[in-house]
Amino acid sequence: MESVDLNGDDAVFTRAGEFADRDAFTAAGWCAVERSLDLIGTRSAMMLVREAFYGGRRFDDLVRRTGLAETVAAKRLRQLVGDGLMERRPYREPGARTRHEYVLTDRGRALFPLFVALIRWGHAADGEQRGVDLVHADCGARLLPAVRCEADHDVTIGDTEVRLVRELRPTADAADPSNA
Amino acid sequence: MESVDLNGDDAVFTRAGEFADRDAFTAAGWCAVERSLDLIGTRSAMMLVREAFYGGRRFDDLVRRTGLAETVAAKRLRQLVGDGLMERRPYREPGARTRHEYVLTDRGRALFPLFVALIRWGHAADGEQRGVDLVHADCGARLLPAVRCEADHDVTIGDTEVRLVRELRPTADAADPSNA
DNA sequence: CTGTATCCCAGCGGATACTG
DNA sequence: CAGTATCCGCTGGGATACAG
Repeated sequence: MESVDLNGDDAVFTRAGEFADRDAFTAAGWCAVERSLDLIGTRSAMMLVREAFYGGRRFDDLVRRTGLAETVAAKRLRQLVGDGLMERRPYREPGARTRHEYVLTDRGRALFPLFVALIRWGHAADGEQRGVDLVHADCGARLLPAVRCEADHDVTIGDTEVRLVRELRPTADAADPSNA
Repeated sequence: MESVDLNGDDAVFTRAGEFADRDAFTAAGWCAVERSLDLIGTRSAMMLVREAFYGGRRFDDLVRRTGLAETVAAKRLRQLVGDGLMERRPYREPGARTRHEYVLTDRGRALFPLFVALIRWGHAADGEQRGVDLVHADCGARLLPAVRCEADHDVTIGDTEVRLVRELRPTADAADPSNA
């Protein structure tokens, strides 16, 4: 009943939505979604990241704007810093004593598409345009989350295949976009 | 000092990352991110949605593949159905008695970009390509989350502006001048 | 096979009080 | 202003047993 060869180096492809052999893979390796959820799967984490995208830096601001309790915010910020999503660094204002500010690292900023997807989906969900929204500065049009492939094609769910990779050793140019 | 006019019909724009007047808006309307998190902010919800994208439909499969306890899965599925993200519908196989299957609604399928963002970010996080991945069926290239505007331009964080929309409907209780 | 009914625990998140 | 220290409730999630 080994329909997926987990010992080979070849990847196995299946059309998304018809992923019949998923079971054979459940044990072999976990889906990266779970890894993501370990880091930003809590409400407080996402709220803090959101405020960071809005430009919040000081502890006080982050607490007030998220509506979180200080203790929760402190704990979560510690976790975010520890996980490398945010950086806590000294911050000197002329005439004031040294403070600390929280800023997104590159890894944290890489959550931007997820942030956009989250806010857009939420807006679509209740049909309102009330509150905060994101727009393109140059043209004023609203931001939309999109899915694309490394060869720059737009991709829909129907165009998506699931790839089962045992392990990827020779990664040299795997992420090289120049070979279309 | 009322730097954001919550009584006007005009939207207010601020460069993302320099959203200084966020406070004036915190009370006026909430960010749609919170709405999203109400619906899919739990680990179990996202895991079930993920498996639905992979094609899982029967209760048994969803439970096994997510690793959730049946009781948790049942409760969460009930919520997802109630919120309109999934649909529970009768399912008859030739020769078998009627079952039920869970399938994503349009609203649930609209989570596709978020799903891609989540899985890609998780992969980038631990640098591995092991496990399940998503590729474009036509060309085999991996899927990437992207951000675009309605006018079809690619947008980065630096190109993003925050728009503060009061409400599309005349309401009286919007502003509170007491925020210094 | 598809759940429900209990009971249980851990962790998230909040309230209050207290420090540098 | 930027946290820490406690204490506490709620709910997410799991285990086990049972039902349609």
